[in-house]
Amino acid sequence: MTTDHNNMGRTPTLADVAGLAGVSTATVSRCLNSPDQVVERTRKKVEDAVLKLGYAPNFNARALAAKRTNTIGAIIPTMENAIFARGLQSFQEELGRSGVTLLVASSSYSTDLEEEQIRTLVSRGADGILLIGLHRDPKIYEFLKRQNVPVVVAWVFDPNAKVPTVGFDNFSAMKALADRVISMGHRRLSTITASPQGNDRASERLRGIYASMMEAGIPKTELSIVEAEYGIDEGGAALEQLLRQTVRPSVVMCGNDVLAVGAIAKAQELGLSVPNDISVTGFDDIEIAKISSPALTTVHVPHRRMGKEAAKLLINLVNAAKKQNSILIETSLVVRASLSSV
Amino acid sequence: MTTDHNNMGRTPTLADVAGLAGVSTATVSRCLNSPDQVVERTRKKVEDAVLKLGYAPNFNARALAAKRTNTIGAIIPTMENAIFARGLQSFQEELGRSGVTLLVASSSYSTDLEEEQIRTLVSRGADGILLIGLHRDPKIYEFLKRQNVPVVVAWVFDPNAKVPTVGFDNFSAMKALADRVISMGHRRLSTITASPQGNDRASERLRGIYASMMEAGIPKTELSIVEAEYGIDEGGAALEQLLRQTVRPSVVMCGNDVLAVGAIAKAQELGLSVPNDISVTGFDDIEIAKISSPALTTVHVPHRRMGKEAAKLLINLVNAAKKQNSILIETSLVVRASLSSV
DNA sequence: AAAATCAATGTAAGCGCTTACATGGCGATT
DNA sequence: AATCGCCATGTAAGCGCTTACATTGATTTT
Repeated sequence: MTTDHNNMGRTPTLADVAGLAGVSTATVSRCLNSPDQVVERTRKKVEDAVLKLGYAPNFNARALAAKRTNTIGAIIPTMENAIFARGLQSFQEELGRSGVTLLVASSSYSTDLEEEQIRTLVSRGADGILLIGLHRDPKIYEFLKRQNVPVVVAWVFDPNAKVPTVGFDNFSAMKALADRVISMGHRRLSTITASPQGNDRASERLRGIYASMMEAGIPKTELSIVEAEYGIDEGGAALEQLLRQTVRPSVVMCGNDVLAVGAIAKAQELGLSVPNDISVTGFDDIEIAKISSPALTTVHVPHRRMGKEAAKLLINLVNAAKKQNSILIETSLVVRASLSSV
Repeated sequence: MTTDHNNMGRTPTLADVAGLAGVSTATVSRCLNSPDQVVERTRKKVEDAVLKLGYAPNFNARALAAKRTNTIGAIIPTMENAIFARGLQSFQEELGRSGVTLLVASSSYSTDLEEEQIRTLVSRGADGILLIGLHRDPKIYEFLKRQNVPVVVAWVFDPNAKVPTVGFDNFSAMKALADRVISMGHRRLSTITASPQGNDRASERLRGIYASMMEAGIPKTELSIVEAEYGIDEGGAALEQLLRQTVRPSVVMCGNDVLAVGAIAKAQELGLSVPNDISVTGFDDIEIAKISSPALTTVHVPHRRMGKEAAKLLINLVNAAKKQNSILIETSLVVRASLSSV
């Protein structure tokens, strides 16, 4: 017995397969990666050996040798937010079509954690990375460039950014909604938003509201702002906080549909009628917006399409390595019963 | 110039850092992994070199050499289902406390895809794996055992399974709900469920309903079953299908809260009153259950706790490598307005 | 003062794979 | 029949790290 191919204790390696099949490691490797280079009879022997040993290739060794992982990483703020989950789902589906695996990490909206996760993904040899929102330390972009890892940023659109973006114009989308709200006579405005710090989606949307107010000649002070985390209960709590202020706003514009639904529920619980006593708007247009009672006025965002486009873009970037243009995803206003004239 | 530590083109390696710092690669490695073994002055030199070069360790090389990844994998059916997202979130948080990274994949409820993902995770050197539900080809469990990768199964509880489980008793939980429904006079039952094929949560719950009916002397035929995917709209469509049948059921028991909310909305849209014309129940008790109108009768499942316990169990398994016992997570009935006596 | 001990660092052998290059065998070409 | 070319396979050099073991110099022990 010249070669040792028992599998005592150890998990089988490619060399074990080669031994059992009576071929070289190179041939086994070829069977796995480019089977057409190997003649039928040999391939069969190798496949039998693989099955018999229950062999599974060691990805780390492969990545080390081949310098390619066929893996793309994504970092989202949280998995609990349906829109990210949804966008990511189609992102993954599109990647799958190209035989690319997705690695997901969530940063809990912490820039430090995100930075750490980016380093982790790069360490793991991600061929490309999807990030949400542009706002982060420029050093990170430098690091990524130095490491030669292409990046796509989603959920925002900015053709002038240093990296390609796939998303919508948060400023304009929110401004359009605010324009509508104001055109319906609302003057005492309020918003429940995620903390705009380090979150360019949130800050852009806030800017959108202010811009609309300015055009209508409404002073900035007429907008009350409450920050809230993501969640139905959080939306309700934020609404209570808003109502504790002296002047009750006539409308509350929420950063997303989930907050909005929570605000509506809390308002009703407090004996207020929506939209008669107070109007409420959301953002995203997830299913819950339709079945809320009253149904939610919101901004429709095609998350699935965004995920898909981001995947295509990133794959192009990884394969072609040449610059790609940002892609604008159009949003639209969806006016439903939760918003009424004042 | 004896050592070469320019960074032209290539991404910097540990050897580059060693060159720049004027130490051996072993010392650099120690600085990174067990800094207390290195004297202050040397460490400083190395850290400077790391910063200057923008060095990031190659995870794959590290895993290959160290035979350990500090990574745990999880495969969930879909990220779009809030309960998995939520359970996974606390799973991840708990892992983080032990310095372990989480790798997530989603199988879209396909057993084939899941099998592939399991192989991928093993290939990547996951130190342990979290799976949802017990039902899968025994070969997979064999494979995992052979590869020496510990597994924990969540969302079900079965102390007799070959692998430790962390979850609740789907049969009993659903039976308790059905008992209550039947005790309130319902006889013409119906359910909207995920396909029970290859999904032991769904099939166990179905069994629970049947068991309750049997005890009450209600023939099996009194239960109409409609299968539906996850989603509000899907719940609505399933309800329509249910109503097309000759005898209208007095209650529809849904596999989860999302389906239930969809069913309620559709019923109301069709001019039926819930619960006067038809009662509806859910499962999971996510926030939406509370704010639904009418509020949803459902089964409360502590998903967060489940995720956390699963993480602890898996970490123990990875570190101690000795058998661990399954953990039972208790559920409870939450009766709200969507269920009334007949 | 020589010997023993110890902490800090260096040396070098892999980890399991891929792949450029070398080799050998066989049919086609002349 | 000698030559060429090509295809299937083998040989072996890394990929970037970790770590057992060896080495060094300083400190303590006798």
